[in-house]
Amino acid sequence: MTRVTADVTFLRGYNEALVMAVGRTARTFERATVVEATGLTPQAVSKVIARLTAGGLIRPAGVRRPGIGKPAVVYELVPDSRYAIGAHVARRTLRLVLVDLAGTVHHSTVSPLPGDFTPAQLLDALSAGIDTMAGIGDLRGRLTGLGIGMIGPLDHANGLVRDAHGLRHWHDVPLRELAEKHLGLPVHLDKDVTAGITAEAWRHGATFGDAALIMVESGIGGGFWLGGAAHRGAHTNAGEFGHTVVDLTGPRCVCGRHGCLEIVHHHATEAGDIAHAARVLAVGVVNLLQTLDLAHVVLAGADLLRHPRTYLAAVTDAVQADARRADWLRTRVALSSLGADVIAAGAAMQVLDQHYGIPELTPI
Amino acid sequence: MTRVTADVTFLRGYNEALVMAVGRTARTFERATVVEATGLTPQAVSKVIARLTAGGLIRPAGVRRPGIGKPAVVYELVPDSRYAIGAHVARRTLRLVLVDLAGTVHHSTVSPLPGDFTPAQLLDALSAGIDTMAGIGDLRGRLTGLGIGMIGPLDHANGLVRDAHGLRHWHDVPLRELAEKHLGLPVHLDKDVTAGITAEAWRHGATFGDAALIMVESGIGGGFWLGGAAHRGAHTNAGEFGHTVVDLTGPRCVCGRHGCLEIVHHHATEAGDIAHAARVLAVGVVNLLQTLDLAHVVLAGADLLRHPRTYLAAVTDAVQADARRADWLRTRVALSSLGADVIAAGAAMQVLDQHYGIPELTPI
DNA sequence: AAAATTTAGCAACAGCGTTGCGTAATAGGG
DNA sequence: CCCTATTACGCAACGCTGTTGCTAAATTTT
Repeated sequence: MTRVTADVTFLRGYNEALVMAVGRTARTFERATVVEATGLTPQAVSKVIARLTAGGLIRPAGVRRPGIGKPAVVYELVPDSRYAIGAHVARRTLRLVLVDLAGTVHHSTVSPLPGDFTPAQLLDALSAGIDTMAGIGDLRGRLTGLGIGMIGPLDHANGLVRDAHGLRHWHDVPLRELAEKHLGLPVHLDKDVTAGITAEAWRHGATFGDAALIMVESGIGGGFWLGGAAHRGAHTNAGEFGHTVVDLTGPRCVCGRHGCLEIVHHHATEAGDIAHAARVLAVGVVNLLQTLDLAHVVLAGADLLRHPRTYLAAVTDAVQADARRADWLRTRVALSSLGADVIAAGAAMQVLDQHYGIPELTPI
Repeated sequence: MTRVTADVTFLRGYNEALVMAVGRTARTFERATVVEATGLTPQAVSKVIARLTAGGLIRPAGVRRPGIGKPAVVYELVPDSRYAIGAHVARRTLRLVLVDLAGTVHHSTVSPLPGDFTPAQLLDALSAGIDTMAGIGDLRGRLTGLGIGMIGPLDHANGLVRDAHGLRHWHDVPLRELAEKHLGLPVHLDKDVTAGITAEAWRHGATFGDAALIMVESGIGGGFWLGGAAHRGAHTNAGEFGHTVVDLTGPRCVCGRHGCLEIVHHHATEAGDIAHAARVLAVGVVNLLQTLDLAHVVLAGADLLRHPRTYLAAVTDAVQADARRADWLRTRVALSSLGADVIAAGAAMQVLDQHYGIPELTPI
C-alpha cells in the first residue's frame, strides 16, 4: 500500500509490518527478538503483538525457559490465516498457485491457454482455476486476492496491459478492472519478472538486499529488487534486460538493434552450445552487477532451468572472476528456490505484500 | 536520515520535509498548495508551516487576493537560512561549492591537488578552501556540513574510502571521521556520480522520477536515482557503468574484461572520432533504459561537456529511435543544469537532504 | 450595511510510541 | 521452605502527531 502523507495509522501499519516480516523470516519469535531487530521499545512491541494476535495473524506457540526469570512467550505466524492466489500468464500456459501468509506454495496447477488467446478466454481460464483452488481449501474470508504476473509492456499502477509481446488481442486491455469484476476479488497486475523477484524477496525476509531475478524463457528478462522494494521504472517497463547490447557488431535483433543479449544468446542455443549461451548470459549478469551492485542474483525461467548447473556455474564463475579483486564485493548467485512456480508465487505474494508488507510512502 | 522504527517524530520530519520539498520546487506557495500536493488536512499544514516558520526555514511573503474571501498567506523558502559546502575530489583537482537551502550554488572554486595526493594533503586543501568560503558569507551557525563526492570504491555508510581508483594512498581511509575531526563539521561521503544525481533530483523537486546521471570524465560512470532515493547498491559500488560489456569481441579493458563501454569509447576518442564515441555511449544509455526504464537521463562530466551538442544529439537520437514504437515510453535527455559543479553541488545537497529532505525508513 | 465566501486558527480528540513503575513467574541460595 | 535475584510483561500516565468541529477574521458582492 502506498500513500503520501504520514499519520498515526501509517505508524501502526509500518510497525505491524516489521513484526510480520520477523515472523515470516524466523519460524518462531518472541518479544525480545522483535525489540532487537526493530529498535522499538518492549512496551511498543507488546502493543503491536496484541493487535496482530487479535487479528489472528500471529499466535502464541509455547514459552521459552532459558534459565532464571519469567519464561518468554514464543509467537509464530499463523500461515493459514490468509491466502492469495497467483497467476503466471505466459504465451501458451496459465499457471496458478495458492500461497499462504508465510509464503508457502500449497497448490500449483498448469493449464494450456488457446493459441493467441483473448482477454475473455483468459478470464474464463482464471475463473475456472480459482474455483477449483478455492474449493480445495475452503478459503472463505481468508482469500486476500489474485496476483497476475505476465509479459509486458503493461502499466502496473493502472492495471493495464499495454501491448503484450506476441499476443495480438492485448492492446490497452484494462485487465485488472476486468478481472476484479469477473472474479469478485482484488487483483494485482505486474510484469512477470517483477512478480518473480518479489517472491524471492518475500521469502528471504526483510534482510534481502538489492537483487535481480534473471529469467530465460522465450526471451530474457530481469526483475529487480532495489532499496527494499520492487523496481518497475518510470513506465513499469524495467527489466528488458535481454535487449541490452553486448555485441556492437552482432546480429540484428527483433527490437531493431544489433547484438542484443537475447539474440546472441539465442544463436548460441540454436547452435546447441548451451555452455556458450550460459557464458553470454553471464556477461550480461556481470554488466548488471557493475551497474547496480547487487547482493543477490537469482536464476529462473524454463529455458534456463533445463540446464540449471551449466547456467549456475557460468554465472557464478563470471561473477567471481570479476569480483576477485575485492573480497568485500560479494554477490550470491543461486537458482530460484521456487523453480517454475516463482512468477505465479511472486504474483500472489505481491497481493499479500500490499496488505501485510511494509507500507511505502511515495513523496508527492 | 535513515531509521528503522516509525514513531511520531518520524511523522513530523516526514511531513515537514514534504512542505520543504514544495517550497524548494515552487518559488512561493500557500497553504492550499501544500494541501493539494500532499493530501494533508489544512489544519495539519498550518501546524507544519508554523513549526517551519518558527525554525526560520520558511517565511511569509505577502498575500494572494484571488477575489472574494480572506486573502491567503503566501510563503517562501528562506534560502540563506541554511548552507552546505560540497567538495568534488577528482584525481588532480578539488572543487568546492557553497549551496543554500534552495539548491542555489553561490560560490565555486577549483584548486589543484598534488599529484597522488595523500589524505592529509586533501584535508589541508579542504580546510583552506572551507575557511575562505565560510569567510565570504559569514555562515556562523547556518553551515549544515560538508559533503564530499569522490571516485570509488568507497563505503558510503561508514564513510570509508576503500581503494580509490588511481590514487595510491587511499586504501581503507576513514575519510569521514578524519574530516569531521579536522574540520569540526558534519561530513557526508559518497561516490561522485551518486552525489551528482542527487543534485539533479534535489533541484527538480519531489516529482523527479527514476533517473541516471551519465558522467564521462577520466572514465565513464553512472549515478542513479530510483524510487525517490539515490541507488548505491549493496556495497556502495553501483555506477561502474563504464565497465559493462558492449562488444564481446572488443579490446581488453583495464578491468580485465573485453569490450567494456569505457574502452570502446576511449578508442573512439583517441581516434578523434567524437561522433562515434558519442554513439557508443548512446548504446550504453539505451541499455540502461531497457534495463531500468528511466524518466530522465542527465549528461555530465568534463570530457563530455567539451562536446555537449554532439553527445546530446547522439543520445537523444538513440533514445528516440529505440522508443519510437511506444509514445508512452518517454525519457527526457538533458545536459546537467549545473555543468561542472554538479558533483560538488550534489555532495552539498546530500548534506542538506539529510536534515531537510524526506527521511527514509530502512526495514530492519 | 448585510450577505456570501474564503482563509486561518483554537480546542477537543483519537491514536501512536514512550516512560515509569508495579506485578507475575521462574531459578538458585540459605 | 522461604527469600532474593532475575527476567518478562503490562497498566497508567504522558507527549506528540494529525484529525475533527467549530469560530473568527478578512475580503468581495449584493
